[in-house]
Amino acid sequence: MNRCRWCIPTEAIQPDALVTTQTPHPNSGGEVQPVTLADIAREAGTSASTASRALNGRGYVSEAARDRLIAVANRMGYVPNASARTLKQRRSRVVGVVVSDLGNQFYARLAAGIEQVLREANYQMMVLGDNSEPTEEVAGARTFIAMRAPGVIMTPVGSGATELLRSQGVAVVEVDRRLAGVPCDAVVIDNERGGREATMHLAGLGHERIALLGVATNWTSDAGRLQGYRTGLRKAGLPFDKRLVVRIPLDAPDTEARIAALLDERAPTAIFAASNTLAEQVWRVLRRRGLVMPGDVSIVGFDDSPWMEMVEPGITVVEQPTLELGRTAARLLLRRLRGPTHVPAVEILQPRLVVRGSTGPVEP
Amino acid sequence: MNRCRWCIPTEAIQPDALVTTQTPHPNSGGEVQPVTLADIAREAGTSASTASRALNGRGYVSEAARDRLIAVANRMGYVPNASARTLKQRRSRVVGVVVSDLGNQFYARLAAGIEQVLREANYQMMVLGDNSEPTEEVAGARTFIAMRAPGVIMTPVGSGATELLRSQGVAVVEVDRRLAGVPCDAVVIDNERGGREATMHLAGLGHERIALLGVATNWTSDAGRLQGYRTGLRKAGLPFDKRLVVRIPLDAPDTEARIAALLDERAPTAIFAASNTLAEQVWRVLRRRGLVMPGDVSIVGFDDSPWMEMVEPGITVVEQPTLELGRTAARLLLRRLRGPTHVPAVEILQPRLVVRGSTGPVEP
DNA sequence: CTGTTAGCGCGTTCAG
DNA sequence: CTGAACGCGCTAACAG
Repeated sequence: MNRCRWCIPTEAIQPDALVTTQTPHPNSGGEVQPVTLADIAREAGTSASTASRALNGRGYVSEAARDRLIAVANRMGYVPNASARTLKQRRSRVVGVVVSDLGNQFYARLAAGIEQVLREANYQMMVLGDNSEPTEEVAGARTFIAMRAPGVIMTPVGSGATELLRSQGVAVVEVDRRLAGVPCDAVVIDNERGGREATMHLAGLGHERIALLGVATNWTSDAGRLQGYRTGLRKAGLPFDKRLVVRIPLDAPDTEARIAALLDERAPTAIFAASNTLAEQVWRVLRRRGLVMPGDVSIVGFDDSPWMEMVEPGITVVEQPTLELGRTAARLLLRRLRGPTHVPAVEILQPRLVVRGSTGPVEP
Repeated sequence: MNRCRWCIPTEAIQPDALVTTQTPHPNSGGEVQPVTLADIAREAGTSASTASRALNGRGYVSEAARDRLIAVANRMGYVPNASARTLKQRRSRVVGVVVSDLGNQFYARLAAGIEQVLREANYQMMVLGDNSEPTEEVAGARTFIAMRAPGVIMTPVGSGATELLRSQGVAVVEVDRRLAGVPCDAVVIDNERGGREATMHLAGLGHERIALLGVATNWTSDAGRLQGYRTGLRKAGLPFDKRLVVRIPLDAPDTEARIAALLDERAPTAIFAASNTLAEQVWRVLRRRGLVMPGDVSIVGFDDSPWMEMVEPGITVVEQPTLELGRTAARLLLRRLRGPTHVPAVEILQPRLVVRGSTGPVEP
């Protein structure tokens, strides 16, 4: 392993005076010509092909030639041109990731998990956000097609992107929810179970008026949580009352008003908020109104966030293995990139109920 | 609403047969040939050059030809090959961003700000994290050189990456702190002022034993905050006592122990925690010890975070215009990419003290 | 083991 | 206004 080949690039750097006189300022028109394979071949007195073989260790090269080539490459600060390589191989080393909301910790952690395993496999990751807009999602897909990404991992908001990608031979892994009309790998949480456990926990504390606050999407994640809520109620012998179910569009400007209305009109003694953002908004409404948890109303969230453990009382939550979700998605993708055709795999990860102070027995 | 369409994940999966007969599976060897400029030219009965001119609107093309070409391109789902284009133009549309910690909200918002203005200018952004390791930072720089990124925005941890980039003609903007030995654009916060205001706020409340909790780095940001702390003390007529200054390395495993030691040995009545992570750790130590804010000790943080406003009491903090920091950095970069040589610009943005409940008069 | 040849897909000459 | 030719930098065949 020539692990130190690139370790001290700095030593080649010129001091200030030299820099400004020798190298033109970036983008000043006086272009700096990057060193190319041909350059180092010429310098070492070989052909470009030999240089190529030496530098990426494929094919036969004599010890002597290789050492010399590597030395020269080092000395000249050679950096292979990724575009040229991609053009030639018709496939880049960049895996695309498109998520709904770059600002949401959930997606950030997801991406972190993906990046972790991708990096080990020597792939790069490029993340794009689509603001939950199918249009932007398709634009992202197009970007990755243009870059000749071998695969894309996404939290889908529409099926168009996946289909486009697949039609161009790009491997796709859907994560967190499934939406594609075409078969592809996926990794999701057992949302049904999460919703059920949350609901049964509340029912077990004696709550009978348990509201569900959900996101109004066609996502499987929401459908699953709602499903779990219903199952939970049934198992607890409680009736399902659709007036206790409020589903709010992602970007609704009147979210807090709707929550307030739920509180006023339905007087739930407990609320299951099926996303981290909704949980936060419920929490804010309660605080503003001076309602205390769990005395006035119990709260269960879905998807743990740092603040949930820091506030007083802490928020009871269905925790997801977010990092692992990302890791698994990446592993699925890598398998698909390496192996030949497998039948599409769907992995289901288990959530876990974390009980904190925001839930308690119903008060008479 | 077809909410149940996917509720039982497995049921939607197509049997293998369909998959393999209809669409070739990605990476199955049965390659899907992406449509190329030549393809659409042939289809439209023109040459590739004409197609190129028509599709990106440069050079003369007859109305008729252009319309036809565009129609064909649309119909065939043409996506230009970014690698080929980059290879030809010797410059890609991807701007690199490298930050210290992808998981930290501060850097996430920074990136969001950058992305915002880059996108308007029709550039893509690729973010890399370097875990505050100079080695990884240089690796990131190398990645962007390989991709022929026209520019890179970074929160530097060492000077090597910037110098490498600059030596290859890549424009660099340093953001949040300055480190390069070579001249380059930069945009930073007025950390000195932030530190000063935090300290004077505390002093104004009657505190005399004000501790500074800082990050042990060579970053200008930390130096500035420390500087501001000293100035603040001086202006308040308080002596500087170095024993009240604790500087903790970024990844120190014993951070909390050090904080505890500070509390035990120096009994400060107020602490200025000069980063969002340090503020969180101080907060945790206080909570674990049952100390109350601001009665037992007052706290001021640096860099606002959502939890700081949610906990009780809220944390007084020096807030930074993080999004704007990113936006400005991107604007600086764009200017550099477009314009010819300017002298390097350094923009300084102002922080703002947000007073909440964690600071109060010193208790006798 | 090595060099020569060819071509990935595109944009940019330069003749027509 | 259009097409033919060329080359960006790299790697895969194929001779030698």
